[in-house]
Amino acid sequence: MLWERAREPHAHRWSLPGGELRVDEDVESSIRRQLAEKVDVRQLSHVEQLAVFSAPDRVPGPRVVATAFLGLVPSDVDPEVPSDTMWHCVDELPAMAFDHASIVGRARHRLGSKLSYTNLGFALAPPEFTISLLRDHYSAALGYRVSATNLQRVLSRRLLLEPTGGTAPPGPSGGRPAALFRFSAKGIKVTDPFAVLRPPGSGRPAGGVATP
Amino acid sequence: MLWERAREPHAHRWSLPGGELRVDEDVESSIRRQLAEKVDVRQLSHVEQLAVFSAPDRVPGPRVVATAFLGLVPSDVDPEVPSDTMWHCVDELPAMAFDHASIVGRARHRLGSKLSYTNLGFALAPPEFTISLLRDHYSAALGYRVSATNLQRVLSRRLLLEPTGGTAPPGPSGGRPAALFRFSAKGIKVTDPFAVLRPPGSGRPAGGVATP
DNA sequence: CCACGTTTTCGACCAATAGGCGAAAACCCC
DNA sequence: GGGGTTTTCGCCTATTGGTCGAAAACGTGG
Repeated sequence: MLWERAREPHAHRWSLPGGELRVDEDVESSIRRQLAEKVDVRQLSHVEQLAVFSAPDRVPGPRVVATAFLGLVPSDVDPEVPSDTMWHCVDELPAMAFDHASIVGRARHRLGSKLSYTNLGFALAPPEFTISLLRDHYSAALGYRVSATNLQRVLSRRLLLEPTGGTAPPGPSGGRPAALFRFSAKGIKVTDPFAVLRPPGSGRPAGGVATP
Repeated sequence: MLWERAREPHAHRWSLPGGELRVDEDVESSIRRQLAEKVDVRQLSHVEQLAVFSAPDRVPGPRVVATAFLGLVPSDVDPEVPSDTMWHCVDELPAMAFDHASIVGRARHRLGSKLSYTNLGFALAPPEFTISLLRDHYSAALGYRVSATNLQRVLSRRLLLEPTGGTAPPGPSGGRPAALFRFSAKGIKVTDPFAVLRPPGSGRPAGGVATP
């Protein structure tokens, strides 16, 4: 989500939403406030620090240090945004202001990486979803095709999928109705990493380098 | 590595090395400068941003925002440090100033996580090392025992170990002399992550959720 | 100098996970 | 009801990680 700068420097170029840190808030509160106040985005399913961008000349004029965040919104919510703000496809980004293009690059890389070893994928989907929808999100974020069969099996083995019992109506071209699932938080927060190196006694025999 | 604060606030408590960001440097240059100037640590095998700590009351007095880093030094180098500075075992840390204890906690967590899906383990070891040494580093960083057999096989399969041909002399209690290895950087930087989700066409059939 | 303990190394075997494929199920439209 | 479409499920294979035990290579003490 980008908004078009009205003033110099870099007028008419697109930039990431953000703003100045107040003295009475931390950086996460700040970015949540900016998103809520300026573009009315409040239903963030995931927020995490990305990195600090601090090159002395990243912005013309006085030095500005930015703490960049990766924020995700479920694909079913479509927040009202002001007229100077627009959602863009990450594959077709316009010219961006300052170093914001590299920030987006870092965010994409981080999202792609974390999809494999965390539960972050669920932050992209609505509370109830079909495997096909989830696969489409994974494919979009990763940039290559993902098999629904495998995705379902892998996530099921990790005890992350819980069938709701309901089904989604098939599309206009027919097809078997898809089963609906929800994210099964068995004591695991959405953003927790899997135990890639299993701690002693946990139930993940394969995957990692450990020998408890 | 901590140094003991001489002045209030939090006098006599231990704190992480650091200092103020100058206007002509970015945060990584800054932390490298601080480490070089103040404690003469220059041979960092790995430096990465950890997180921004920005709670308004994290430091008494005027607001201070800190960008915390994780920095690693190979286990064979032992830099000269000033008299008020000391290396501490992470399992026996003294009372620390400000929020530095939580920073260390985050660093430990990050290191432990990244050991499994990156090559970061090599940043802990000297250029030539035995599997036992590497295992000890892994065990220390992870907090539980790691099998040398497994470690060698896993890293070998990932093409990260390259035998130097030499051997290390056995210890005072005898034993077969250990073979020496070096990190085999086949175009891969020490800190690069493994391809946990393999991009299409790469040679990593198992591990991950993808189906290219 | 030869048995003994020690440490490392290697091979064999097992368990668990991921990927591929095809068939069956359940739906639409004509 | 037949053909096309989409989802789901079950087999099979490949690769990885974990365990175990034996063999190799060393120092030491009798």
